[in-house]
Amino acid sequence: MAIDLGHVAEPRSESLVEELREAILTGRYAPGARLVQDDLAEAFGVSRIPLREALRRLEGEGLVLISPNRGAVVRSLAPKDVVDLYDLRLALESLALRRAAERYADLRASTKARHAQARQAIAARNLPVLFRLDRDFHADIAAASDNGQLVAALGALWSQIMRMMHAYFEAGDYPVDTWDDHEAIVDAVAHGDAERAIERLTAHLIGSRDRILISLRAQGPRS
Amino acid sequence: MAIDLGHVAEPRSESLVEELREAILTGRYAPGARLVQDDLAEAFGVSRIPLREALRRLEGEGLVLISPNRGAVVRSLAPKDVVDLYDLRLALESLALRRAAERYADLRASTKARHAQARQAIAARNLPVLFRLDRDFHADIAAASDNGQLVAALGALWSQIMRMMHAYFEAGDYPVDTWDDHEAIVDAVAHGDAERAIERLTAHLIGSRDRILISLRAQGPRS
DNA sequence: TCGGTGAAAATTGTATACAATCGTATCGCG
DNA sequence: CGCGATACGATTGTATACAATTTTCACCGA
Repeated sequence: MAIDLGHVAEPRSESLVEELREAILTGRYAPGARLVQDDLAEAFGVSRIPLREALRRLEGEGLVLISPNRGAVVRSLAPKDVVDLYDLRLALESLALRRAAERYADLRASTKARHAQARQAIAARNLPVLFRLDRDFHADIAAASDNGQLVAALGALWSQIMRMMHAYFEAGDYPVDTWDDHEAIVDAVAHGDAERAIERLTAHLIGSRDRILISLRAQGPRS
Repeated sequence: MAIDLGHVAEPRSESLVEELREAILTGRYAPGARLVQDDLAEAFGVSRIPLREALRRLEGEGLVLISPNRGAVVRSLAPKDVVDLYDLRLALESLALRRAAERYADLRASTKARHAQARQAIAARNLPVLFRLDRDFHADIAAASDNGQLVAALGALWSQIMRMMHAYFEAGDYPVDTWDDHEAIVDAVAHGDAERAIERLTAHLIGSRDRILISLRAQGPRS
């Protein structure tokens, strides 16, 4: 939680985006729930103007759906959305790996460091930290592609991905071999072996996707 | 359940987005130009509130850049951005073609119809219509993938692509073999031959990209 | 009881007004 | 003459207020 420490030059609507996104990701506002502007404005202690802009941003990220004169609702996650999203994610991250491998980008050090942190987080059952480490790892891969457009596209996808992780890992458990996969991927990239990296990534993502699908199906479909 | 998706009254901010986008694409607001809210609001005959939301949308599309307390500027297109964007676009449209080919999607009829319209537009030197036809064609391919996330991602890319086309075709001329490529692509898709479709798309996009790069370099670099 | 009708309540969309912040020219000082 | 502090203007950020639209629900007639 960001408590106002001193004077930040950041507009209120910026921090609002993060607070609202966090609230949606953690399920405080469930899929399908109506997001009434007056209520949210009061809940976050702001007027509706910055709140509307925050909602527009989240709409762009695909987290909420805004209908004219009818308001915003939290977008729900159908199993098909999960499949589609992972299909897209695999294509984007494969491209990132290919470009990173061409440059022999070496992410082994930072990955190893994160792996260590992840072990601690797993032991402490600290899911939020695990999610953040995961996201940071994949953000590093995107950055290593040296393609700004790709970084932006993957960034936009990531809030949806985070949402799926939250949706799944509330019920299940964190797969322990995640970071072994990560290390294998960056290893292949460092050796310039894009194909091997992509192969490992594919297996990694498909495994992750299927776990989410099973969990979603078990929790039952929501409107 | 409300299934009505009929014509709802469109808020002013929605049409504003399109008007502003059009103005930027056509170069009425040049790259790097400051977008002062008061001026734009008066120019479009609205208050600043809907205008701000429109700017936020365009920021999400990557057309403008908003700095806190410093306002919005039209994003400029560096040659590297062109390369990055086409790299990303190729990856996304390749995925779309692959999925469309798996389904044996048949876009030959609508493509042939558009080809005819394009011939007329070429004869009439009507660039805006040509651009729209081009965009519609690629939008159809995206839709044929039956992947909503992919459609959204490509949709977000397309305003950038349109911008490049405008930037280039002001100085140059429309490549006449464009629609031959298009027909070859949908033909391969209809036969389920994803590889051949992707091959043709790759050649198509690389040719398009290089023409834009040459034109951009000739026009000289902008801030 | 059921379905249509219309007015009130709820909610979104927009305009006006004011506060906060940034950029710049001016003034004072070395 | 150069340089930094400062006050002013320009511009963005936000709150309050009102108009427009949608939704809800009580009412009525068949």
